[in-house]
Amino acid sequence: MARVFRGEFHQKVDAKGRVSIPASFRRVLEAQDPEWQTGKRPRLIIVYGDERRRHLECFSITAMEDVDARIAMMPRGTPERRAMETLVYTLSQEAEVDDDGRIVLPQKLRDKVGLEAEAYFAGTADTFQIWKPALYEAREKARLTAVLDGLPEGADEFSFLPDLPGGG
Amino acid sequence: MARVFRGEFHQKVDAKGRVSIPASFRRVLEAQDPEWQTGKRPRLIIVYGDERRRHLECFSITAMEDVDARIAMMPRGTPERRAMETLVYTLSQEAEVDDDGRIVLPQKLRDKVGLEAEAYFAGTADTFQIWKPALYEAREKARLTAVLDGLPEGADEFSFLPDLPGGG
DNA sequence: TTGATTTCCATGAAATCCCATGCCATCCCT
DNA sequence: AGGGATGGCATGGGATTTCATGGAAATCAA
Repeated sequence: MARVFRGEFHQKVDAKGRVSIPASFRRVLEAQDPEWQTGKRPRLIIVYGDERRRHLECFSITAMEDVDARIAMMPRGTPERRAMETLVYTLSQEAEVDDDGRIVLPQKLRDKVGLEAEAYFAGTADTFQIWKPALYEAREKARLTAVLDGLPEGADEFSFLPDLPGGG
Repeated sequence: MARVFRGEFHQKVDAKGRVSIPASFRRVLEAQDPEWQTGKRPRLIIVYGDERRRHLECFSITAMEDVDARIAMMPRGTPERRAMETLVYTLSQEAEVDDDGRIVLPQKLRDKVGLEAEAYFAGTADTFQIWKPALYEAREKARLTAVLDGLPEGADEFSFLPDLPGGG
């Protein structure tokens, strides 16, 4: 059914590090976990990366399988491939959504991305991201604004889209 | 069957945020949802965007697939592509037309575009828009007037249309 | 044992479902 | 042509379920 993570949400983070995964995201995780069945708990992969990454990137099982396959296509032993392997296999962890729809973010992860009492969830099609709200505001919104400010007066964002080959 | 959203409509917004989708728009949503079948509920994507966008832009499933494909053609990682991804995947939500022909617009969305007790629907071919009536009046009518005022005396709007390739 | 983690239960708010109404436009029968 | 009868459509209200969230109990680990 639902295949893409779409939308934005603000969720509470409690003292134990528990956060509710937005219900619509849970539906995607369930649909994209080959081993999931009704009543069971969907799994996901949380990539946290190194210091320069200021958010958590969350993959469904099938989205991660896709990444696995693409890494496997890279020439062995190159610095780029090794970097991807470190990011995806070392600086990451698996998680399970509990029966109340929550996951637990260990202190280490919360510290890393500055998470306190509130978390901002941003859907980005094949993954979703978890941010400290103020950081998202400062970084990503600014990035968006910078691009949109370049548009002529009255023009629409969708004018950035290229035409499809052969399409009108 | 029906493939374009055409026409304008005024609909009530109740206290729960429910709005009837004009019947002719529903026909289009049904026809443009590959998974839809009689008796089921057509889906749509509502893009609300950042602060400067003062209306909701509603896409049928196939119209959104078209957008997906065009985003996928943009060079990865460019500011423009990232902006489009944020706009389309983060600053948006999926919705389903219920059995009474309505969707629910959450408080967040109503606030964002200033919707109160009434909504103005404007068909725009492959999408339709939802506006606070007074805002539509002020913005879009002014935009139309600005363009038409540029026409020579007695000229018709249709003179803007280019010829078709190979056409007479 | 003690702190941390996981499971289970409770609650209020929001979203969803289900049924009812009034209004039109259309159909159909005589 | 008249006059129901019919059915889609826009709306409203109440009942029900889901969700997000907080806290207590139970389990695990060192």
